[in-house]
Amino acid sequence: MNINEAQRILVVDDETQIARVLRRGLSARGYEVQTASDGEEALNVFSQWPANLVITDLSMPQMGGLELCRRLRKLSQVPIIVLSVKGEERTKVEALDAGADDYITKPFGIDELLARVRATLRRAPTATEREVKEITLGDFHVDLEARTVAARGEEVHLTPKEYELLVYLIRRAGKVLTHRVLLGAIWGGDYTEQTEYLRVFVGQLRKKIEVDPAKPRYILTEPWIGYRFNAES
Amino acid sequence: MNINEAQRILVVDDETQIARVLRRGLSARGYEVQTASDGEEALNVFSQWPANLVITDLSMPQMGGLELCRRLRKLSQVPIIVLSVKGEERTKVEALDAGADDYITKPFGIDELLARVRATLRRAPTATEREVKEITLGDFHVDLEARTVAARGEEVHLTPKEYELLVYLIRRAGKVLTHRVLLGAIWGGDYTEQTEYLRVFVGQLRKKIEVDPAKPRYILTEPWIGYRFNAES
DNA sequence: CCACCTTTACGAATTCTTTATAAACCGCTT
DNA sequence: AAGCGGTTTATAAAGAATTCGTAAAGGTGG
Repeated sequence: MNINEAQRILVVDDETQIARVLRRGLSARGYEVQTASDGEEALNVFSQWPANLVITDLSMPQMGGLELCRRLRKLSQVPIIVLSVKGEERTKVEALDAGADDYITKPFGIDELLARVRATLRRAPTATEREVKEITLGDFHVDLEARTVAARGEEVHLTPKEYELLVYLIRRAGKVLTHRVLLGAIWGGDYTEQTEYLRVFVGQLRKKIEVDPAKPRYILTEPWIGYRFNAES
Repeated sequence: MNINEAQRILVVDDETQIARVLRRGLSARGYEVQTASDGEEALNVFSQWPANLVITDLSMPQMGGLELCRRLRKLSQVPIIVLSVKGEERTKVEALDAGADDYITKPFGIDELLARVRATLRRAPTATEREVKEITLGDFHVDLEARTVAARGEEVHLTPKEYELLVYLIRRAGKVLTHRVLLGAIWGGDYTEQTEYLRVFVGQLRKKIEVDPAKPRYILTEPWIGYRFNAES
């Protein structure tokens, strides 16, 4: 799949059993893998060996996955996938708030993990905000200069908040965006609890851009967490 | 990369650490670099040493990046790249309103910055509007030398401000132009809040150029944002 | 005096916010 | 596996806030 250089993945988990399974599964697919057993160690490894993707457990001795996310985000935009177990819902959302890209709930199959890894790595270069004149993504085209949006070739008229929200989603397509993050980005830091705003505006956006607003293909709901823009399919 | 003379870049940031990193990275690529630690100083340097590009942080003592953008725009069309911290979406928009050409969110890699610098400099010469004597667009014909406008073949008499406004709209047909931008362009930077002027003049223009002023086909309203000139249909 | 710009005023239109209700979802018990 | 509270989500629609369109009065300079 890859060319000259293999993608580097840093796996962070204190359970050596799991770490070993992941290392094997990922190495077999041609990824270069390093492991660390807590956040502290992960940061050290990362500074020496800048990975293209970090997969981290949440509960660990020394420094947990949540703190690791925060620290990593100060250094880099490296994609992060969080592993969580049932009952860590709160921490999971906090990790996503802190900038994690996606999550997987234990127990999971190696195939599911590999799929997430591929998806996350695929959009990594696109995810960061670059060339800011226009964005084409799947069925959508956004002209940032003209402030126009076209879905499947047809221009749709959006109100200011609808436009801001959609552009924010599209720019981070594939990434899980928490309610808090979205509200903070569009309405500002004082409205991070007003999830009802989001529901209303997501609903309006779906009415305008989805083929069947009742069965959304683009703006997907992540129950209890937030939303995610889906470019594929 | 460059020919005889190196491109001059002015870096404005109060964090000397960052300023130093930028200076090093840019110098290594053959750019000539000067630094300033706030807007005040930047203006001084700029008047003595007209840079081809200005890179400025937003939050600084004395004079912030926002004000610097406004002041620079009164002096020159020099391209400006703004550095902002994650989550300052609002300020970013203000900076672009104030005339910034691009923005980068901290933290960023030096490669990303260099890419933006190249892109911005590449656009720069094109940005200066070409010498054009007349414009034909859809049902409209503008003779810039004679200062006359014809709609659907018939000449319409416009007052100076009406003329300026219409030409500004036509030149940027298809783009949504914010109230702020339009007011700044026609009335100057001190009137960017007087949206009532716009309402009046757009109304007068519509009466003169629209077939049915109550249902505008050319000058379209983008509620809460501004106006847009529609060339098609 | 005339053309133009500025300012004011208010109903109409649009968007944003808030509320209400039904539907969907989760974990839990039976 | 089915049923059942407790949440969360989807949707419509009322209410509030802001802006837009328009006419007209007031001001300015030649």
